[in-house]
Amino acid sequence: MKAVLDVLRAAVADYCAAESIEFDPAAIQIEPPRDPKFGDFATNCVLQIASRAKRKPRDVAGAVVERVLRATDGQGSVIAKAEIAGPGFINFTIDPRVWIRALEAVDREGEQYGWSRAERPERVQIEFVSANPTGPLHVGHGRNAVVGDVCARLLEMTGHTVEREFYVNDAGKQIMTLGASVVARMREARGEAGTFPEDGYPGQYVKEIAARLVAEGVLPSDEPAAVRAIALRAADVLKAVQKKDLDDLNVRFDVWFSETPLHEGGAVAATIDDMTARGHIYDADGARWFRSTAFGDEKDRVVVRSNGEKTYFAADMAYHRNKFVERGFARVMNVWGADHHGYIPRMKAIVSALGKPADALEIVLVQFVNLTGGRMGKRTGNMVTLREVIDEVGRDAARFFFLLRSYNTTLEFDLDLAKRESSDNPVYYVQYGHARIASLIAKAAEKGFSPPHFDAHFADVLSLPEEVSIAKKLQEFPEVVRTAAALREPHRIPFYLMDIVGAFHAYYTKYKHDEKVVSDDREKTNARLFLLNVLRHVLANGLAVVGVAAPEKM
RNA sequence: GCGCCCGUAGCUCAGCUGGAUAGAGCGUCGGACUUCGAAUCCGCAGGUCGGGUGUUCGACUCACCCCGGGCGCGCCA
Repeated sequence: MKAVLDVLRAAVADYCAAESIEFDPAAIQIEPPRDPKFGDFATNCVLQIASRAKRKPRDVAGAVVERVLRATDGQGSVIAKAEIAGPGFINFTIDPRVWIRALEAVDREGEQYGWSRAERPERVQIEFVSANPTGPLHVGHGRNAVVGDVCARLLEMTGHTVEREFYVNDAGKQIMTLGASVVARMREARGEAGTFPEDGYPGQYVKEIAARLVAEGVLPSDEPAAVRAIALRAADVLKAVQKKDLDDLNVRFDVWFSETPLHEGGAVAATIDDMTARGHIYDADGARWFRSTAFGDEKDRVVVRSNGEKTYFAADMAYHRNKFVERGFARVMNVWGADHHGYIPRMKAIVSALGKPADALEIVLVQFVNLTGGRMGKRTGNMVTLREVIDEVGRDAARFFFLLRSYNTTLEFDLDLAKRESSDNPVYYVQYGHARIASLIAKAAEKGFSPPHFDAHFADVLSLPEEVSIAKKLQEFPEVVRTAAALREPHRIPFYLMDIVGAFHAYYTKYKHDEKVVSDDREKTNARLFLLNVLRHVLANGLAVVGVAAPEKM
């Protein structure tokens, strides 16, 4: 690829010098064309030069191609063909053996293939899920969890240091509402009179927790301190349930950050003082306001209400000061449900007020999930618990399906499809590809073959177009990972896996009679085992990034 | 009313941050196992890329305006 680029740049530089056109050869890029029939690489640089110099594109292209061909006339060039196409593209076809030779690195890097070093490594904190400890997780949290988790894995894979955090809102009014709900259910369980709070949590789980507390001899009470103590007991139980759900989804956190200490330790008050000293907070109408409009928000936000209570937003301010200042993260990511998008400007305002660039806080907004099929009929995701989905379709299918759409589009989650064990189901399709290769290798072992490491002469043996095509795709993997990480778009990984595994299935079926992988031809058998073994590693690495198993057998 | 996301084949979605004749899968229909895994593969059909202006050599992609769907606009958390 670099060899092609060098030749092209030299040719363009020569042409531009001869025609006295100003153009920086460094700006020239080559990329794989959309359609493989256009060759291995294409460049559109001629179109840019021609439009700037007011020449006809095809004339310019002709002159450049002539120079490229002259430069590659001798032996030893990887460029097999250079031709003009369409409105003025230059397409390059390279010697197919180059793609096979490049597998040397894929083989050598093994489990590390796809990992890379960042140009500027960062210490990134990513906060996700952060569900209130007032109930079980629902499907929306599941999507949030997997998107956040895979973003974290992708960042680690590209050389960043990542800390995963779950923020526990255990200080606000909703925790007292939980407490009041439990107290009411405790009275019911004891056969006492009482009414259930209007805004209470109606779930069955509240009754179960109440029953447990009653059994332990805890007495219901309306004393705020008692209600809070009961609430915290309930929250602990619910937190454990959430943790178990996440664990079963293969999602784990480094830090469970509780809101309460921010209040009790004085961080919220200190943050308000600090912001006041910097002139970002003012008094009006008996309340204290954060001047977020100074940083682009549409209105200022209350941090202390006129009744003296600090708002949830005040705690958020302290929490993000903790992230950026106390803990010194240069980059902070928050994964939120789409319904929170209105909070972005005020959160960015906090960051700006702390003297950090607003870009240092990234918000990933995950759209909603609609469930279809299964036992649930059609329902929106926040009615169905994550637990039900994991139990019904399994961890691997759940994770894969959550990643199957870009997170800024609503996800239609088909439970029937996710359960199906056939190629309709993308997760089985990919896993089956991995298992099928493992099985082939096992079969070969029975005949005394084991997958070899790279050998240069494979380039002469692996000459079927499908083999070259698979080799090419294998080399895209690190770039796919880097792009997915840089754009925070985890869905690119499953799409890549489906693409390359499809190429394998097609290759396998097409040649299963005439050009078998394991045959009497030792050279071909070894070369093909090498190719498939490398492919298996890439599939395993790709499945590992998305946290899905790569089975040997299914 | 204002703001964010979405609108691409009958359905579900990609489209590499401006490139060539817009791609998959599912579904329909028709094919392929005496042989390394048929949990697979091959083929046919299917499109005014929601509509319109503009920028550009070139627009699914960028800008603006409409239309349609989802979500949000508290001294709630």
